[in-house]
Parts: sequence; structure tokens; C-alpha cells
Amino acid sequence: MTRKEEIVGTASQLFKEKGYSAVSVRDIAQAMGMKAASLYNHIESKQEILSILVLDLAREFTSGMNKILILDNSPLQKIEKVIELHIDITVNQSEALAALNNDWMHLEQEDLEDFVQMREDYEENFRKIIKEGIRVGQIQPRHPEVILFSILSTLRTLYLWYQKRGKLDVNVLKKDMVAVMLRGIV
Amino acid sequence: MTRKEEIVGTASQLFKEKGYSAVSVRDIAQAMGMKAASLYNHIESKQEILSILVLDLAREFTSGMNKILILDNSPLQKIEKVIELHIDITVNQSEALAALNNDWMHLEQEDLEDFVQMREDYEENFRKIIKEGIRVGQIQPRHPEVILFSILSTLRTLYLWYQKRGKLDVNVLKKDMVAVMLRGIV
DNA sequence: GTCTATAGTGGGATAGAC
DNA sequence: GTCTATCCCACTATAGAC
Repeated sequence: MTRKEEIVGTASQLFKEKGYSAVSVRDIAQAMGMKAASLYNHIESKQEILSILVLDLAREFTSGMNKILILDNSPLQKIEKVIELHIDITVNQSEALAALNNDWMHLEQEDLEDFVQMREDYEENFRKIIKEGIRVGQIQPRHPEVILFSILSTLRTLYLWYQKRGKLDVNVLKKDMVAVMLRGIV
Repeated sequence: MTRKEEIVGTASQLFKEKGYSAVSVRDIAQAMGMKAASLYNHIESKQEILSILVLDLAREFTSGMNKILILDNSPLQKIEKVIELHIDITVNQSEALAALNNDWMHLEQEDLEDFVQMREDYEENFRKIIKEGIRVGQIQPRHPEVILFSILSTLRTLYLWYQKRGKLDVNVLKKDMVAVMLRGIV
């Protein structure tokens, strides 16, 4: 792990707790055991840290979705794969996920545009899977937007909850979450 | 509407867009068409605005939950009531909800403790309803924590999504969301 | 690669005139 | 009740010594 990666990792933990705007470069330096000025030998700016965290992760979601789309699976199987994609990323990168969810709006213009585009594409791909599932009768004919939102909001905030509950076994989590989201609780 | 209420309302919109820490007192004043110093004739501090937004809303959730608990309803009916409570609050107070979800950690000590206590009590009451539903066989016997989290995370982020989609009719929203969350999509 | 020192900006908040 | 002027502090970032 390079010094730069250590800094990005340390920063992501602080961002998760207080948000990007409330964390100072001095806070990050202190958590690294160094002075703020020294950080600038490794990073260009505080913005760069945010950009790395958010855009790298957004690209990971995009790439994961693209792999799912070309599979020769049913819509329902694809939705299960999407749920598993989110759970895997949550388990491995919960700090960066916090930045992606809460601090993307503090990206600077160019990065912001890239991020918003990736997020829109991701949601549109998910929406198409849901609509296809309704068309072939695999999914209940309810408003696709309500289904998309219900699933995505649960998956997007899983990072808030996963760590608190003593690290459930990932496979149990996948099984139960898929069941609750697809088949309900009644 | 008093001047103070106008200020709190204006601030809540800005907090929703950028978060509490990224919004300055000067930003709030500008959005009100006045100078920052003038705000202090109506409010004590920037912190006070956050405190009003978050704690008033938390009390509303607490009071709504308490009314549901004393009803003579089945666990499943109570869960439907909780979903409706969240939807009603979302429709009427989506800006304050953003602060409650994202900026509660910037409350000062005493307010922070009150908030965390209210949130824990709320979740515990919801958990008990779910467990009772499982006990009497109205709800599938899955990990209560997974059910609690799936429903709450959807309800808590509804505010992000409700406004984008051209203000669906509230009753349609209640019907479809209850269906998706309780009976799944398959 | 890390430090001290500091530049330059913008933050929350107050004093006092009108 | 709003303004101008200002205080004091914290912020990001840079310069230059070691």
C-alpha cells in the first residue's frame, strides 16, 4: 500500500463519520500521525481524495453492471446478481460507499458530470432489467420506478447497517436480503 | 410564518442540497435576501437551526410511533401504519428529513444524545412489532434485523426520490410501496 | 518525506449606527 | 430589523529549511 493509498483510506474513514465538508486536511494529517503540509507531497488537494474515492467506486459499479448485462440470464437472475454486486462492494468498501452516497455533490464540475452520468446509466440499466422482468411475467406488474427505488435505496444504505450488526456472514446476508427484497415478508 | 421559521425553512433547503457543513450563514442570509449579521436577530446560532430541524422532526416520528403502538391492530397493520407515517412526513417535510438523515452527527452534545436516544427507541419499537408479527405467523420467519433494515432504509431515503418523479399521487405511492415492501416483487 | 512558518481566504459571530 | 464594519479563528495550500 503506497502512502497515497493510506491517506485516501484514512480520509475515507473520517469522511464516513462526519462527511467531506466537516473533515479538514489537518484532521486527516493528524489521523495519519503527520502534519497537514506533509500530505501535499502525496496528494494534490483535498478534492483529489474525494475524486479518487467516488469515481473509482462508481467505475466499479459500472463495470459490475456491464458484466451482468451480457450474461445469458433471466431478468430475475440478473436482479439477484445486482444485489450480490452491492453486497460484495459494501463488505469490501463501506467507507468509500459513504462518500459516494453522501458527498458526490462536492466533486468539482468535470468529475461531478462524470459521476452523474455513470449513476444515471446505472439506474437506467437496472430499470430496463426490471421492465423486462415485468414484460416476461417474472416480476409483478407494479410501477417499475417504485421497485427500482425500493431495491436501490436498501442496497445503497446497507453500508450504514452492515458494520453495526457484528459482521453477519456474507452468504447469510445475501440469502436473506434477496429473499426479503424479492419475495417480501408476508 | 415568523421570520425565524422562514430562516429555518430556507436553511433546510440549502442543507438538503449541500449538507449542513458546506452551507455558510452567509449562504442562508443571501437566500433570504439579507445580510448574515441580520440573521442573528432571529436565531442564536447556525447550530440552533440544525437543532430545530432535526429534533422537531425526530419528536414527530416518536409521537407517530407512540400513537401506532397503542392501536388495537395486528402487527401487519401496524407496519402499514408505520410506512404511511413515513410517507406522510416525507411529503410534507422532505428538506428537514435530509438534515435528519445526513446531518444529525453535527448536533452538539446534548441534542445529539437526545436524538440518538429517540432513534434507538424508534427502531426498538419497530423491531418489537416485527418480532410479534413473526411470533403470530403473520410475517415470514426471517432475521428481524434484515426486515427492519430493508423497510427503514427504503422509507428513510424516500425523500431523495419522491420529488424527482413528478409528485406521484400520495395514495398511489402508499399502495404500491406497501405492496412492494410487504409482498415483494416476484 | 516531513517539518515550521505563513499566505490568503472564508468561516461564525458581535458591536453599534440607522 | 437590517445594515456596515470588524473580530478572531479555522481552513486549504505553498515556500523553503532540514
